[in-house]
Amino acid sequence: MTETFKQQLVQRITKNLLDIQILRLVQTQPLWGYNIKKQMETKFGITLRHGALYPLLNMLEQNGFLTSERQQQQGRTRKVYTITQKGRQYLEAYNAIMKEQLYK
Amino acid sequence: MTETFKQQLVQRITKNLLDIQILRLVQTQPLWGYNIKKQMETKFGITLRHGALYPLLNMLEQNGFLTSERQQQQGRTRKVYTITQKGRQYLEAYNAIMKEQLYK
DNA sequence: TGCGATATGTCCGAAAGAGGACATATAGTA
DNA sequence: TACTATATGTCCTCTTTCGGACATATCGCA
Repeated sequence: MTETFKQQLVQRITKNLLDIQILRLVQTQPLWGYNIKKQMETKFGITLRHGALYPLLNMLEQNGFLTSERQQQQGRTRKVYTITQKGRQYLEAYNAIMKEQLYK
Repeated sequence: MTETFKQQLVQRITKNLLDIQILRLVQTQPLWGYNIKKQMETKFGITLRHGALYPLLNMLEQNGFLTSERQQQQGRTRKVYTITQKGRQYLEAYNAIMKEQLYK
């Protein structure tokens, strides 16, 4: 039962706090949209619509949480995102809340 | 900056995971809707619409996360909610995710 | 050459959610 | 007696979000 709840909750959190989950992934290493989508599927079993993901990534860059750089990879263009200082601060705030939720 | 982010995030989390924050409050002691509303204001600085809160509480009871009992208090009727086993399991699942978010 | 995978983007109708009004009842206080 | 606080509930409109389609381009493989 708790396992089912967990999977349910992971989906809710990913849906509602998707920007944070993206920042968490990009924090470890620079990533591009398609890769993020694939990692979400393999790591969390969650299918992201690319029609939702790409506009969100652009928004996160516009708001200064990410920066991007276009890279050519075998003819295909990747838009590789790196987390900014502001993005890291946002994650720090998130982690602080997580701690409070656990130990208060 | 991080402080502003934190307040922003608390509001987002409360909005999107309101049922969980309610379960967290009721877990410590049985509570009624109006009291939950007041505690959210004083503890987290968040104003809940009662037009959103009461239907949610009824939904949580319907789905077996809470049980309620009507109590008379100086002529006024309070609907006091208690968390169920299922409600506790849901919170356990939530806490498990919080831990993973912090330490993975 | 046609298909699936990689890669990024927009757009629109439907469904869900938010905000605020309407509704009712009691207690206490000015 | 009128107003504020306590207490719970519904309803309707507006806004936001969601799911899926449309769009384009390259690469590798059968």
